[in-house]
Amino acid sequence: MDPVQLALSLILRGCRSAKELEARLGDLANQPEALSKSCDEIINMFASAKEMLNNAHPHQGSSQQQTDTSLHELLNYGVIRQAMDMIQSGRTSISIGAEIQAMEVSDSGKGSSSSSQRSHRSRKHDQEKCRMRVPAPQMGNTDFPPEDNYTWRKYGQKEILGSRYPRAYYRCTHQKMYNCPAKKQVQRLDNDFYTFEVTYIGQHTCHMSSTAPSIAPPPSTPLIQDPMVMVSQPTLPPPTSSSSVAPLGTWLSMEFSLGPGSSSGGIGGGDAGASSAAGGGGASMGSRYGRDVVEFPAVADMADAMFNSGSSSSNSMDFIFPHMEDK
DNA sequence: CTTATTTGACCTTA
DNA sequence: TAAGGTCAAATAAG
Repeated sequence: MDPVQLALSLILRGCRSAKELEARLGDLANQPEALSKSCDEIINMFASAKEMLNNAHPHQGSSQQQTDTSLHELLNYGVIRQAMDMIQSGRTSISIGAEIQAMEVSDSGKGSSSSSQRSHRSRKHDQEKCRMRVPAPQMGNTDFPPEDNYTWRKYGQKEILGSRYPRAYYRCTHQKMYNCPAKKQVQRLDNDFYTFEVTYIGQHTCHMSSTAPSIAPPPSTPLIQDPMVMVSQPTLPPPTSSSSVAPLGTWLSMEFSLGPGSSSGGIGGGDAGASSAAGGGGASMGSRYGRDVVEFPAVADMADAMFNSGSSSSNSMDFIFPHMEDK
């Protein structure tokens, strides 16, 4: 079995254990040892999973990588972002499934775009495209495109026929410096203002340069092949946003629905997103000068942090998203 | 000053 | 020819 799959099962088990622990919290309240033991078990599961994920970085093939990339990003950032949104908004039910509502990989594209305009531009027929849907933050500034691990520079925006919202075009900030061909297009869904459809085109090469910014390593492994993890949520949450309860949301709910403070007065709302992009526009405000590195912890880290953070509400987020505050 | 965003014009493709 | 994708000048922002 694929190490990643193993890691996934571990994560799942960790989630379940956490949930069980949640249910038994009352009973264990006066048994610190048992509590501690349970915590350790959970932590170990996530730690092991993390280990596996870290070790599972085979050099990916070409076509598979796009999928892997998306999945990885999805898991790392989509879920984390959702979780963070939940924390900040106090919301307890989320729809992770929505994030993978429609995801596809294709290697020929119709919007194959134009080739060479003023200079030689390689044909993009063979460019890989990967489309996915990611939820916008439900509160605060919902204008900015979803954050992923890379720094993007906006180079165009266009009204699209038949679409209510314009499509924004981004390319990798390091396109010039590292000749990185990665691009992405971001557009809101017609029928769901709170969901972006993000199309990734091309792969990042900037991380391969030794001098290049040390973004997270190229996601390589299909993190979400286990149907239990993602697909179990039948997706398609109701129109607007609040929606079915994802497993993660369930087991995290305890943490997230904590007291009043957890709505995070400070970082709240717009700020979180501001690091990613300012309203209406860019995708990379946080990295205006392009060199700062934002490294998101893996999910395991997040869970780890959460479980270690002693239900201390927003503080844990400082650990998880340290960069969020430096705004 | 440097870097990012905006936006109309231009180019390619279907 | 229309639509979509990209360029690049103007502008904004740190």
